[in-house]
Amino acid sequence: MPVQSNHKKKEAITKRRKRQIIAAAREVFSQKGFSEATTAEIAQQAGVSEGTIYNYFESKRDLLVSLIGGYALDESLLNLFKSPSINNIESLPAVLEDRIEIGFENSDLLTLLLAEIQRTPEFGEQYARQVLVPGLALLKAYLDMRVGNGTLRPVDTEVGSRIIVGMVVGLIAVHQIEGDGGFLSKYSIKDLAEEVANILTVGLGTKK
Amino acid sequence: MPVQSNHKKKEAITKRRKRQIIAAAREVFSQKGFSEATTAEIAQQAGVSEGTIYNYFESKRDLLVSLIGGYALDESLLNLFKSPSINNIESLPAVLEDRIEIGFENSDLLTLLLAEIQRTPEFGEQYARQVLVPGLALLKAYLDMRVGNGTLRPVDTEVGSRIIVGMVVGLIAVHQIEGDGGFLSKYSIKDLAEEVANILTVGLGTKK
Amino acid sequence: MPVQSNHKKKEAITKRRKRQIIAAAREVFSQKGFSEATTAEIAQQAGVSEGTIYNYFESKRDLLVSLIGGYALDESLLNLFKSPSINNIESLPAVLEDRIEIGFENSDLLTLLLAEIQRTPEFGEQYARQVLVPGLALLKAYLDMRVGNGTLRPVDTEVGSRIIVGMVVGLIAVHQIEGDGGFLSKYSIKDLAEEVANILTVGLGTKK
Amino acid sequence: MPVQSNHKKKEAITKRRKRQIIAAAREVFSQKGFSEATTAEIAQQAGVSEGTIYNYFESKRDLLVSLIGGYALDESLLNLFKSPSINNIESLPAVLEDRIEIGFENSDLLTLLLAEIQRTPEFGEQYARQVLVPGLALLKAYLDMRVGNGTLRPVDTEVGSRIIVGMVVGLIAVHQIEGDGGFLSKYSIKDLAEEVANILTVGLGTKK
DNA sequence: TATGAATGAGTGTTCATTCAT
DNA sequence: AATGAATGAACACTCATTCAT
Repeated sequence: MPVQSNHKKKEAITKRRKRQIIAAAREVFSQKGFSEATTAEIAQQAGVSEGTIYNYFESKRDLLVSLIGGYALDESLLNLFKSPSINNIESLPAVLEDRIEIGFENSDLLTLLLAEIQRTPEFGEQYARQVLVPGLALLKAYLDMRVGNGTLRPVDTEVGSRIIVGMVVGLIAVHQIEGDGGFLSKYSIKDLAEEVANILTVGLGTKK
Repeated sequence: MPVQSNHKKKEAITKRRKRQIIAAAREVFSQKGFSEATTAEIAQQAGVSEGTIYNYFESKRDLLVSLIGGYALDESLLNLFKSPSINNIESLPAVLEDRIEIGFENSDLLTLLLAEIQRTPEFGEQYARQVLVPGLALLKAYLDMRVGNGTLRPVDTEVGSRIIVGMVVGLIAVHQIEGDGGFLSKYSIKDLAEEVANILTVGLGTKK
Repeated sequence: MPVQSNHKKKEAITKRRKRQIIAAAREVFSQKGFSEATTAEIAQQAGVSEGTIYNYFESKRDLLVSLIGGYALDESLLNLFKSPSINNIESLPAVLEDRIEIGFENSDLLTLLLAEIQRTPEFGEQYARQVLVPGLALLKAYLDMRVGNGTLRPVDTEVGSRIIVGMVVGLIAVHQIEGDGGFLSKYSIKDLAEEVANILTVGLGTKK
Repeated sequence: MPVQSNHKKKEAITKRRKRQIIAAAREVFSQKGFSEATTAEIAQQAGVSEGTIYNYFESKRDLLVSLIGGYALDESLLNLFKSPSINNIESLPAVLEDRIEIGFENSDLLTLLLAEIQRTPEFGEQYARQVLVPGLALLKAYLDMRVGNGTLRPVDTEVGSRIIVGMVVGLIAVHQIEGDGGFLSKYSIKDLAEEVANILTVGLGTKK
């Protein structure tokens, strides 16, 4: 049995454990918020003991940092902005539909993020650097491309990309405030995306 | 000196004290979030003792409820949606400018609200009922009016109003994530509102 | 108008107020115990403000001391031992009936007393000196008299008096433990006194 | 090493810890009463930290309930009534001596019990059901037996048993009020029991 | 490496006491 | 003299973190 393999296996196990704990933390943090969440609950959710958490993370806060910094985001919210499909020439509704769907599914994480950014501005910087700005860049590239081929007006795509992302984020927020009984719940994601895309492309105004 | 005056004066003092404490709570809650905030800090910020808080509010949570339910909102976030000026025939940029400005100024409270709604859905219902839905109705009325006089296309104004509000809220969120050094900070509120209004009215698409 | 009268009147008012507050304190203390009782509740029960209590008593504890030391006891528990009627040549049942009745009526105060004596032995000493010992002396005198005239056996009346008092106190305690649904509740005070007196005079044993 | 042994050992440790804390609580509660006692003091007395108490008991009150409901009573006050020796044909003085001795040794607990019963009648019901009534039944059985074999008069043994228990409890109360310098302290338990038994059997009255 | 009992600092809340009116 | 708002010390309870097994 090679020694390295043993080492690698160990590393792999460590990584899996970390993921397992972070997944549990994400669940609990996004439901209760950082400070209302208890390590006991995270441990239970992860199926490990409280002590084990501290074998993999320095502190509860470190767990939050790791959570926001990477693991969980890689697989969900990150895609809110950074979708591979964005490189294809897609119709705007399809792009929006993806983003709205992902956003709605991860609204709890988004709120957690917003709340914690307010308390720890570094989180915002980190998140902006790692996720938001690259995501916006991709969206901007998409818009630039469509402006280039003449299917969009020559607007400020820097603002435009932020408006699109903001709109998605904002709809999520409104949805969250109104609750499951609210107006937006009556719409299917698809229809909502279409309506938004329609307004975005054609505008509210009457064509002169 | 009339007797009633005494009673009224007392009542007035009580009201002022409540406001004073709520103002302090708003400050602390929105900086640290509800559970990280301590009553000691709120008391200090309000310039009273901890015990005094409990002469006016049943619990820390009651303080939050009062904060969200009324006082503070009346004077700030409420106006995000419920502006009297909306009844006038105004240009969309002017309407948006107001809303964006108010929203940016109160972004901390908005985040607090979103975070707490997630933990206490009743807050969302209460806020939706008291503030959001009436606000959306006003906005919808404005849109309906403009659709009526032919200055806007006949879009679904129910969705439209939510898109506008969502856009404002979303831009606040993006701004918050990017921080004060972010792209949106470079724009004046006025210019931002104009750009948004422009996109909203004319749309991103090329006129055929 | 004589000055002294004014002074006296003032003194009388003071005394009445004190009594009023002590009566309220007795009510609340005996229901909740000293430390669970709040000055707010005592004030409300007395129909005065909290501040007023402190115009008449130095502290909550002082109120307890005053309560135990005198006022309230004069009119109730004191009589458990110190009855004027004891000087008459009465039948034992009649004497016991009085004592049992008074004791049952004031069982809450007795418990308060016992509980507080444990924490503040001086209370015990004070109470013993002022109430119990004189009371026992009277009872002993009564027993001595009956021993003297041959209607009782020549027992140790020092112990005998304590046994009688103890029996009454103990029956109160048992009654309190068993609650209102307990066995002793089914007995009338009169019948209970008779039974006790019967056992006390004749004894449980068979006459040889 | 068997696995079960490990589990059992843990359980044993838990039980010991509970006992240790309850013993400390008994000490502190009976000295200061329930509400004046602090968890800090109980923890110190038990030689553990405050937090540890809450690993074994839900609340301070739960600690009191556990104390009254079981552990401590099993080994002390319970025996005030429920002695195995009572089944033997013993002389009344011997029976009384046991009871008086146990009672005097646990007078602090008795007072605690009486005080808390007043505030929490369920305690009384629980105690009556679990301890007092069975104890009285045993005593009654003993009296019935002696009535049956003609060594006692045919009195109401239901009342009689309560009178005996009451007498013991009452003597404890009188002793507690008079303090260690009081009259009863001069008597040995043995002599006191004899005197009481004497009065109980023969009565105070002159044999006609 | 995993555990979970032990820890003790920290916090919301109560309430006796004070004092300006 | 009477009030009751203000105070702040005190306390029950929680929970992140440690460490012996």
